[in-house]
Amino acid sequence: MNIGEIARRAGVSRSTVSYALTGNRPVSEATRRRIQAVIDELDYRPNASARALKEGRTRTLGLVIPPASQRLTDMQLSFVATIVEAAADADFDVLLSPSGDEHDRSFERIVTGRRVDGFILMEIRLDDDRVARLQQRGLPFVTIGRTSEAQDMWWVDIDYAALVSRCVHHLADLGHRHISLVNRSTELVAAGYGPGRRALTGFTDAVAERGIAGVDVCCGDDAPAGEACVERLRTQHPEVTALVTVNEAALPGIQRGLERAGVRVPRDFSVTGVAARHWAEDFRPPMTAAEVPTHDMGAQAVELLLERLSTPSAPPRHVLHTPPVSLRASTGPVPTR
Amino acid sequence: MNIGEIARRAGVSRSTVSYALTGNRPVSEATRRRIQAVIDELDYRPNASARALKEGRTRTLGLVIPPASQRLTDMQLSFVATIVEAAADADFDVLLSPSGDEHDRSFERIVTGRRVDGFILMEIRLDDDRVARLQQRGLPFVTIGRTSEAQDMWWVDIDYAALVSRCVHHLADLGHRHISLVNRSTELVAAGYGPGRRALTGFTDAVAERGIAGVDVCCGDDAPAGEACVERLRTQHPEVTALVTVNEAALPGIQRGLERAGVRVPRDFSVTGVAARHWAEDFRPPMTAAEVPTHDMGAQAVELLLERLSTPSAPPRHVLHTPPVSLRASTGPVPTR
DNA sequence: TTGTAAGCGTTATCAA
DNA sequence: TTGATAACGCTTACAA
Repeated sequence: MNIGEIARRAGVSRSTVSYALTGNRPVSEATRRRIQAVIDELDYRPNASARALKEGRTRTLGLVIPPASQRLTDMQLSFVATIVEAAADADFDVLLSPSGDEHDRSFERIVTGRRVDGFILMEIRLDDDRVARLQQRGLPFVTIGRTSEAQDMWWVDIDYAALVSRCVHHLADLGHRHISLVNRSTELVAAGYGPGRRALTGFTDAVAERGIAGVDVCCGDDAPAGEACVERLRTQHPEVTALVTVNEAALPGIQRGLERAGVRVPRDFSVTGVAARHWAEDFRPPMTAAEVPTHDMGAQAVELLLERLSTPSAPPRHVLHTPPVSLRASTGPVPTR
Repeated sequence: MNIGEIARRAGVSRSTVSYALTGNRPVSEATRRRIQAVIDELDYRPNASARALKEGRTRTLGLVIPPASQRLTDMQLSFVATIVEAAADADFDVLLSPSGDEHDRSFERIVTGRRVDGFILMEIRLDDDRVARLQQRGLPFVTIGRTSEAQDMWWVDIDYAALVSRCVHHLADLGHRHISLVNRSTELVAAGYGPGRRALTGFTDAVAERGIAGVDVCCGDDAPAGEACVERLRTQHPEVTALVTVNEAALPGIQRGLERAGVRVPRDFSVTGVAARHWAEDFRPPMTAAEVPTHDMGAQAVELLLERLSTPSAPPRHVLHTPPVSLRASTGPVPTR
């Protein structure tokens, strides 16, 4: 069933049906109703491919997701879910593209086949070749996270450096003189993954500023890695009395590691960092932490992209979030020896 | 840039380029190479919308994901990721559709706009209106999970009843006479969510078969709910010495609840059930559990759907997984009073 | 207020 | 082995 069929049954021309559908030209109330009746009866909806071909746009957003091998984190998942919902609210669909070298073909197909009007990229590296690819193709995109040349690009990000710095200052104010940063995995940091790099910068700077000792360690994105990490920390750096983490997936392991070592939080040891709200609240005791507003960020990414699509000449916009550190129960004064 | 441009530059007709591209008609090696050179030079790829319009198929699969409001579980996330990758391997893209009443429009748009060749549905209810909708529209689909009329449909599922039953038998063999089932949330079970319902059936039957006492409780999909659930269980049913759970997201809470009550696992209390491998391994002590093979299931769902697409007349196929219960350290003999 | 007709970029039929 | 041409279903000038 197509627009011609509707036109025939309603006794009008195809163009009239089209105009009634899009509202791009006034249609008399009488014919509009007649057409609508037929449409309702047959449950007709225009063919998306034909419309896309004619209009030169697909009303579809591309979303590149991290590979399945490394389990998606809650944060990533939350981004995906909110992006899809925000897009749906604007009557846009979302086409998923797996990332990773083996799936380059998929990305290329979507980009060069003009299957989408624009892209949202997650898991951005400071130097990201997908970004370069999209720029070269001239396809509009918004990133969650930002590259090192963030000046004239569209993005939404968290100010990891500022957040980690705040956490360090908070701990320093409580008297801690030996603090550790539990970062993301060695591979991610080495690959130039923005949050990992910026967390490190913020940590190093803040620690220097306060004249205290900082030891930064990398940690895999799961519980066992967190546990091992705490163990290592306790033996190799027994002087450390507090940690700042940007690795939420390691939190359960960090907790277990501390428990197994018989370390009480916050009496013997303080824990703080950046994490999604439920991770912070599930920690025992509830964790003093800056909460990543994934929902807002996902929605904003969509909003920015839609703006960019509707106004191609618009100047680059970006949003840098610096959510407050919510005080809970996992940080306290440095223990007196 | 389009196929005409390629044809012009290669000095052939558009149809020849098309045939060289699709291989639907023999093309002389010489011209094929000449065309390929131009294509490589301009990095040309056929317009997906035009191809879809002409061919009547989009090379795209629709995937309906559960609403974001209730946080996606690891299992669901894992399905999404593996489905996207499996589809990419077959050169199919995946279009996401959020489910939930507010997003009906999105689902309808994708279905009636013929944006996809077929659908994969997750979070199936025993009586599911999206299934009914697709059947009515005649769109091919495969479900992860199955409705109550699973006879002549295409699906991949876990035999929750059998798995829970095995767990019960395992516990009964160890001497436990009072066992609890920690099910999914009250709302899900009430809504006729298959796994919840079938888990209950399997539990009730197995308990009856062994002539032991069973108490089934519902539990929200998060840690706090798990903790509250264990608390309730300890006060209202102190006679219970073991639990079977199909609620992996509640596991951290269950663990914490038992710890807080000073209950040692497995000496005082046994824990078993169905969970993704990492949930089972992250439990302390590692949990005796049947592991949901999300990766296999996601890939199979795609495989079934592609088969159904390529052979519309093929008889319905389905795969019911009954993964073994992996013995770990969380189950032991019933404690002697 | 409505209709006619061209064209979006493909693929496939028919001819050569 | 290749080329011309008619669709696919839609939107939108241009006419009436």
